[in-house]
Amino acid sequence: MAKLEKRDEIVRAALELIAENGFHGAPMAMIAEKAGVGAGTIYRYFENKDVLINELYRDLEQRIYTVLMEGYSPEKPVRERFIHIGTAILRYCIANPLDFRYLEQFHNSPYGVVHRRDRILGETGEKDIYLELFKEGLARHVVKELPMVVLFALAFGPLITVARDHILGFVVLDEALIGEIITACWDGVKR
Amino acid sequence: MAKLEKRDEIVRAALELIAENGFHGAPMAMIAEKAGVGAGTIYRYFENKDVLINELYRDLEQRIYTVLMEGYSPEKPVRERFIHIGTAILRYCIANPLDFRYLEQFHNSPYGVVHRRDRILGETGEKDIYLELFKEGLARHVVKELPMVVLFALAFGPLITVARDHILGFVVLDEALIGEIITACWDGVKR
DNA sequence: TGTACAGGAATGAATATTCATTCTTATAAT
DNA sequence: ATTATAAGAATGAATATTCATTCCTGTACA
Repeated sequence: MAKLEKRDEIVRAALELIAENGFHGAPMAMIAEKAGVGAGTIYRYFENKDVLINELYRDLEQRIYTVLMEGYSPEKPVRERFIHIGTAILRYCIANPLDFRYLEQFHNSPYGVVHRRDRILGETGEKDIYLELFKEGLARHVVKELPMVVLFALAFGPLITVARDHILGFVVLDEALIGEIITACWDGVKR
Repeated sequence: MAKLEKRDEIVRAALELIAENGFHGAPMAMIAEKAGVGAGTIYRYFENKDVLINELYRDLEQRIYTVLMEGYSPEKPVRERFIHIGTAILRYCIANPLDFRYLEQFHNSPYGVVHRRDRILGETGEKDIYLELFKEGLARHVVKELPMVVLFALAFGPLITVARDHILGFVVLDEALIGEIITACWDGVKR
């Protein structure tokens, strides 16, 4: 197995175990076994478990940001851009359920809290796109006059909930339903 | 200290520690110390940590259900009832941040997943009230024709997000803002 | 009334387990 | 042959749980 492949296997195994069982259901020994490497080997690629967890997070964030930005044009009207992003997020979560579960685990853990505090007002990632979008929406008077955080919650909250329900099998999201959901979110946000 | 008081102290200590530091930041020894009892004493009241965690969850769920139902009248129009519940939930989360944090921890852990699977379609608690409400809303054609789970997500998702942001200090929810948020949620759900 | 005693409750030190990390040994590459 | 890499057994810290002992509290008896 090549060096990069090995690192990749470790990351993949960690992602899967943590996404499915949480940080506690993913001991290093188990990650090693799933990755098909020795326990000690992991430490040749990652200084310790924390580093592994955080690097994995950054990888994911970066990957998602790229996907969201695919085909995004800042010239289009606010409503259209809103729908673009929302749709992209939902599609991504459905296509990559493990990624989504991992992010959830991360955000609801001490790691995630530290992460938030790090950038109270210097956000990046999804939040960033939305913020920029809402700023313009406010200026043009097309969205409700509410604090940014609230607009974000109105747009993003339902997506998280619905993505989780899809992954747990409580609902099946097809393209039609995704469209209706995003439109409904827009109804909540628009003026 | 009376017997019930003691049980109560244990529960309170567990709630606080878990809400603030997660399940892992709350070893039994620490819970015992905070509760002012011996480590072994906890096991006189709860068979093991899992049982403690689950009983605590049920307690909370019950308590919240009661609060939500205060002043709820099934005769009022759907919109009014929707606003009643939403407002009550937000007020509760703000007044009892520890409870809210605990519930979040629980839901985002193996406990929560087991819990969900237990009652795939026999939900209780908040979800129950909303379901009944939406059923009527659908019959009367006042809410969008979407699956129950999706309607629930549209109504509930933003509340969770916004409650978390309030607790973390990213926004201050006063009565006026709460009103605006619930109305916005209704905009997303209504036909 | 005061004293001995029993039964239950509480305690916390001792134990068993789980896990991240390290270290020694084996293997492969140059 | 030397060096880098991998493996997985060994280590030690952290933790849930157990259990022998102590401490209460209420009751019976003198």
